[in-house]
Amino acid sequence: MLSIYNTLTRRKDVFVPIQPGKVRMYVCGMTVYDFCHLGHARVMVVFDMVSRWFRASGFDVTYVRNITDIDDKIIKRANENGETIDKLTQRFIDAMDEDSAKLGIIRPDIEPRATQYIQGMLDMIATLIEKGHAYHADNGDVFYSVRSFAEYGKLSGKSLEDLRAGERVEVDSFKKDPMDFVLWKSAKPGEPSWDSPWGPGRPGWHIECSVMSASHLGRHFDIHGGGMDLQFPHHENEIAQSEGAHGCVMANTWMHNGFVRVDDEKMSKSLGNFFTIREVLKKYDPEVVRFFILRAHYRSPLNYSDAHLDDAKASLTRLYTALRWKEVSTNNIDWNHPQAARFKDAMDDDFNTPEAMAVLFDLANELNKTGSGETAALLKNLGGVVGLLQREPNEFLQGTTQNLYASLFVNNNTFFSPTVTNYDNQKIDELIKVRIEAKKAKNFAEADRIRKELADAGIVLEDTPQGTTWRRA
RNA sequence: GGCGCGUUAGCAAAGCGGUUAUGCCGCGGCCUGCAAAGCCGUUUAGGGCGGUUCGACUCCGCCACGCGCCUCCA
Repeated sequence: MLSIYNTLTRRKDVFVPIQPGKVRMYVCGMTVYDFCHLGHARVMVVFDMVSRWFRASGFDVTYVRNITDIDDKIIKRANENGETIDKLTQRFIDAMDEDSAKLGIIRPDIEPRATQYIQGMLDMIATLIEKGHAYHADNGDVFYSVRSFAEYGKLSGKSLEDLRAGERVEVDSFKKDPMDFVLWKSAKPGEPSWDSPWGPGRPGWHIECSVMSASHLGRHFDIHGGGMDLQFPHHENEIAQSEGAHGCVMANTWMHNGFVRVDDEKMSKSLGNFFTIREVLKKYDPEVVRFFILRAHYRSPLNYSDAHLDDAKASLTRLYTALRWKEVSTNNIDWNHPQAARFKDAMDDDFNTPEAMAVLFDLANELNKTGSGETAALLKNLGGVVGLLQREPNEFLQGTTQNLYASLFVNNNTFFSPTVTNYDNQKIDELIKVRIEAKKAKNFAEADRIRKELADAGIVLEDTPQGTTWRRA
């Protein structure tokens, strides 16, 4: 039985799909005006893991993750760059797709773009006005009237009184209530706009998610996810809009992943302390980044630092080292196997990936002791359930993929710069041969010299019963 | 000010009212020409003060500290 922590109820609830065997999930995606940072990577990896686990558990999943392609910051950035909005957003959508592919993320089933749902938004806004949940203000904007929705605050646990008391922003005099939020912004000169019954303008941020989720998943669906910071006001407002317009519950389960932090502070654009995914991938293998994210629980804060990435790399190296030289068949997982059952229990307990990872390490230990093909297969296949350990071990250990990344450049942004070294695979193999001869001749000084030479270049030699092999440190 | 979350060994990070988490690092041993990898063993825990209990890191209360949301933010 799968339990999920539901922000709405503030506890773990047993997951019961609306339609048996079917999961409909909506996740708030990116606003595409810049490269994705590690915080975005976490959302993508976490909900990729969630959808993979649902599928591994036999569910038919429809996973929708939207793209916000119209927004104040997009307009501003396009103006700054002297670039059209279309060109700007497409550029960063392409970059996002590249980044997420590197991280082993399976594309969501549907990735709707806000600008393609304007009509739906106009319809929903009209419905909200009709039902008394929204009003056309004197400045031309259309606002949602929070007072009209009795349950406003049920997700974030905030009351309108508390919110007003803590009001820190200049109150917009056109609003009936300071907490009212905009559904339709009337266009200012030079801004992109769409025609509407309330004059030319563009949608507010929140309305797009209400429309896109209903378009693809229906008015009532299973899971709505996103980063913690979207809980309020974004998700609270989505609920007010959707439930106000449709008169039914929007989503049964609300999932929120924790932040990525730097020095114990939230990584964010506004703080300027962010690292883009591609920046991090210059130094670290993408699977290391994925593992780094999955070895923490999705709701916990995750501190980013090179030391932690190094640690994750060493850990993942242990798993791949165990799988080295093993013939592994990708048969189905026997969930009755004690370790597989433990893995399943962990995942079923609100996606406890740290515990699931511990299972992988226990299997690696068993594999190192027994060399059992069955254990190797279980290790690799369980890893595959969360999108790990699917490469040839030597591809990971010897970093041969670095050559592949080296060829990827995006808009003058170096995507991956492999350690510049004169030691390509051929050179390494040659030196290993020379060293083997030296060893045969008992010339250990020469053998050690070669090993030292390679070690200085970041190549670690290992003499095994199968012969001499190597990996990158 | 309001609401919420967290505090586990050198670092990272889980479960659990009593039985080895796990990984990295350190230390000792085995293996090795020597290493590396691996195996075996091992040192470091549960913010503070009370309470419940035969027994609490685990439940309850208070305090301290840290973080987040209340404004765009994954």
